[in-house]
Amino acid sequence: MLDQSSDSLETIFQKALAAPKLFRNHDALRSDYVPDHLPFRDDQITSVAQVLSPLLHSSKPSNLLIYGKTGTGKTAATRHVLSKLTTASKNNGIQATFVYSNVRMAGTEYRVLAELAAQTGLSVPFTGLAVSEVLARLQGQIKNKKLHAVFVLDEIDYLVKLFGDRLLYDLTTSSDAIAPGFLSIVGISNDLQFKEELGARVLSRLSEEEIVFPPYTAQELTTILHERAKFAFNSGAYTEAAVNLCAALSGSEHGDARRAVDLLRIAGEVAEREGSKQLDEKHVRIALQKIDQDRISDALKSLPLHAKLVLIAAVKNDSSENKKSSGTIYEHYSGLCKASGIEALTTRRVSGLITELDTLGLVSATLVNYGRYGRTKKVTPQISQDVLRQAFQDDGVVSQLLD
DNA sequence: AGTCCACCGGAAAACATGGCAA
DNA sequence: TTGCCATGTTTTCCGGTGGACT
Repeated sequence: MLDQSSDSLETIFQKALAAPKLFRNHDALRSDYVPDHLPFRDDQITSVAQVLSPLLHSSKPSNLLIYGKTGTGKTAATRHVLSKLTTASKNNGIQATFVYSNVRMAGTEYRVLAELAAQTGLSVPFTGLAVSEVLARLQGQIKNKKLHAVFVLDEIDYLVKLFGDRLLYDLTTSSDAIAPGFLSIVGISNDLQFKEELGARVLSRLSEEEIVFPPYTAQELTTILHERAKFAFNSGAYTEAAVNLCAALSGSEHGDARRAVDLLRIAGEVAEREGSKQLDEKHVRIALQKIDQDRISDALKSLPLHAKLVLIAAVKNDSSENKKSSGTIYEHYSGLCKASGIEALTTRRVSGLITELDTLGLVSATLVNYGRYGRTKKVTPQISQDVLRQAFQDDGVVSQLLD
């Protein structure tokens, strides 16, 4: 990186222009891309289509639950069917409304409802209303516009885990409130155990139909990846071995196609930036590292202020061996706060922040006992001071503290 | 056998912020 | 304007806890 800093922008652009183009269709490797053809998913696609097809006769389809681990094509297959259904209903003059929301992205019940409402053409404020109020308005909208709606709730297990099944209950039992419109729910879950967290009534309503997406086998994954590569890259722009390696490295044990595709895309970008004519195994390995680094650096940058301070307190070792107890970290931390004129948080909160850093993998914290001398979390930083400095260099207040 | 350290971590309440509705 | 709501962060309160030490 640094040794290129002498290059003027001109030469960088020149290089980019002169470099052979590897990608023919870059978008085909983006994670939200829905390919025309989903290999090895014909059965599932047919099933989904069958469940939803009553829409074309203007009657209410059954609610549907779709299961499968991450990267097994649930979302892609569902969206695929939805887009076909949209065109089919348009062509035949049937009105149907398809609404998609990823619950985890949305984050809260309220935002899920707001997102759903927005897609039915009803705008609700970003905040300020009671959840029940938004629900009532959404139901009103379905009723008044006589919508034939299908709500797809992706990562529905997340919703239930955090907020319980109340919202699902309300949505599945509202048919009276929304007649003559109707509403079917398609729930997509990564978690096969998810049903156990549902109340019996919601469960029976929601899982009128179920479809399971099995993980891809290593063989299938390789085939899929080759197909995508053929579509995304120019011919001769990649080696077979590189694609095989992507499949092997990223997904074969979980059958996770998304990760494999991501890896392939990043490897392609690496190769293109390098100006090489062909994507090969070397680039895949670099990409694998890069994904890791980016993940860490993103995590660091998006940390709230006090979490950053705590992390600095944990990493910045006065060379006295880098394991620290939460007590000493707190001392360091409050020192840092005083130095920069920030009010320090309580020990309880800092303890919580340490736990959060631990789940992010930025530090590792283990509970240790010293009997008579109490017990603490021993905190070992998982990243070096240099990495911190890199990530925080744009953050004036924080970066000063690292010197 | 019992004490007691030095902290953990759950629960609930408080606070802050942003925003609606009437 | 006042009152209510959602959401996220932090504080307060407090009941643990494993084992070295007495």
